[in-house]
Amino acid sequence: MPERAQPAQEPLDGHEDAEGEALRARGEQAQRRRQGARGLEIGRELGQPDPLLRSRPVPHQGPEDRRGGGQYHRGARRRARSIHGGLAQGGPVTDMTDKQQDSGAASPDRAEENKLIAERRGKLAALRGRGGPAFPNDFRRTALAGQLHGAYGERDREWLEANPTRVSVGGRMMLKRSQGKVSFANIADRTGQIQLFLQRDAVGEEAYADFKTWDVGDIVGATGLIFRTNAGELSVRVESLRLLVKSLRPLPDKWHGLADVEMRYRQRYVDLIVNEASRNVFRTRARIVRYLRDFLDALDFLEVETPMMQPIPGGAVARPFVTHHNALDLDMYLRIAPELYLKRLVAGGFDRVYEINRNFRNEGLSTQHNPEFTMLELYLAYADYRDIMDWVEKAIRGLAETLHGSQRLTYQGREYDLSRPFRRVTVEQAILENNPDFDPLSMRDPTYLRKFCERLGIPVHPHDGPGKLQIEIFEKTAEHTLMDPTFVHAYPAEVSPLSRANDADPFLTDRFEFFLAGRELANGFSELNDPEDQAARFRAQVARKERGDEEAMYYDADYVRALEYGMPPTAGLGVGIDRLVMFFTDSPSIRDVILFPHMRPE
RNA sequence: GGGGCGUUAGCUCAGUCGGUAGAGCAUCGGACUUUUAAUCCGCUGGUCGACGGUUCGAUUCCGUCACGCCCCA
Repeated sequence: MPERAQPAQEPLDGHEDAEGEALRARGEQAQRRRQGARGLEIGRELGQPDPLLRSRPVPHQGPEDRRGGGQYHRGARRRARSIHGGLAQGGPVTDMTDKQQDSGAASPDRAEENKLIAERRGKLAALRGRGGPAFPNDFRRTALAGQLHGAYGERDREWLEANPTRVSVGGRMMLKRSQGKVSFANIADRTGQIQLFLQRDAVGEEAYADFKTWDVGDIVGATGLIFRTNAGELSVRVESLRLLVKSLRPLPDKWHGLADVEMRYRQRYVDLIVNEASRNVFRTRARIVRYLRDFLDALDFLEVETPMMQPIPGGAVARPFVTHHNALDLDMYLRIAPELYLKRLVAGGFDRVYEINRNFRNEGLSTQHNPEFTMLELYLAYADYRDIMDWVEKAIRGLAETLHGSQRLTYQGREYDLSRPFRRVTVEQAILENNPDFDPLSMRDPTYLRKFCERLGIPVHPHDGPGKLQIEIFEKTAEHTLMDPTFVHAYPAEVSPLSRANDADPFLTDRFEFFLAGRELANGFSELNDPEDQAARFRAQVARKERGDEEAMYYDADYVRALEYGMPPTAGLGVGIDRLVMFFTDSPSIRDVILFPHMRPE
């Protein structure tokens, strides 16, 4: 329901009130801004209310010529500029910017300029020549497209005529249909599109002529009454309109949209302007993260943030990115996982913690791997890996229900029924199921495993033990077959240096991985909280590293020290958020669910 | 790292068995006062990814490279 979309009995009545209200609001903003640069930034981030969410007594904002030039604006602009200047003063940031601009060699932008852009630059120049700001920021919306459709979508022409409602809408012009003395335009805001209806005789000859020079892609603001056209489309009968932003670059084809995947990833802004499906992927992504936060918050988890730059990269088996801290003259690593820090927190008494944030792994790219990706990691004390599996199952179902309203969904053309109990198999079972000729009695025989690997064409290292060899076989032959949701558990200790050993069978750990659509989505285990066992496992990793295994872990003495103070019995979980989003948005590539996926520079 | 495919107008795509290229949409000019990808008329618009080779002639054939996508390691 649009707060401001109240019937305006007398359009001109209350106009001054509206103006006064707007000015008062701006005065408050100005006051906040006077508290200094820091205050302004915080105000923008946190404090400044969205004008759309604040109710005002009258829906009408008044004609634009009353809004351009007041003291408030000049003052605000001056302050804003000085803030930018402050940020840009000296320092390496400025240097870098300058360098980038210089090395840009006669501005690469110009090179790709064409007639269409030149045309629009000409229009912008004409706009500047008129005086007044070419990019004004004093237009305010009173309604969004989606609100209007929601509130008036069911109303017929007669009702709308009997209840005149004046609104101001703003957005990017997506379609434009001019036919002589009347024109239609569709403008898009974050909630959808609404049609504008313009008549020359209603907006005036000059404004109408201006409008005709505007282009699809321009951002406009319009004020008028809600009505329904002859064809029945809910529209705004424009009384006044303004060009707010001249768009210099033409949008992709209005019908075919943007198909070039490279451009969709590199210029995501264009993709988002044009492709509703793409916008929806990222909305769904946000809903998924929100769901998980709600899920964990309801269980009294504490959300925390742990270092992204670590002196010792730990918590996973992966190659890290290296960076350098100048003041400390110290190499640091972008984290490959937050695990060891989160468990320090469990030792510290935060015995239900989670973090949703980026990890960085210096490895290849694929449809399932981006160098930076988002993980949910959580730890809870007094629980084991079976409890975690139950939670994963519950959360996956809850997500399906929340996002799709159903436990049955389709991913890449295949049906998934999440309502059935998720399958649980051990690593060794999974190997046997997918390798009929595998000798079950030789399951842990290094010589046999080595030969089997060689037969499969898996490169093996001389120091690989039976556990590592098992996992190689599992990954090669079984992983991609696990389409329906499956927990694979009982991972070898050899490849699980942070997992608790199984009480009955120390070859194994109490660890699982969760597979869906043939790929790993989550990894969880009962945590190894025996400091002496952990120290021994770290030593074994260091030995591997010394033998040339770049992915082996470092010895983290402080982490062992934390365990020596005592960490309660704990279970933990890591969930690959990007892959989860892929599944629930039916996206074939991880790049489809990351706003700015890693690409080689243009 | 290996293999396959792709790169042509702003966008979406054709095409040239080797003779320097087309369509739709967009742009530009014109007509049109209720359109829905508006319609109609007219005009523009290209280093055919880059470099090299073969050839009288290469966007087309060959090679190398760049970028992208897919598969494999």
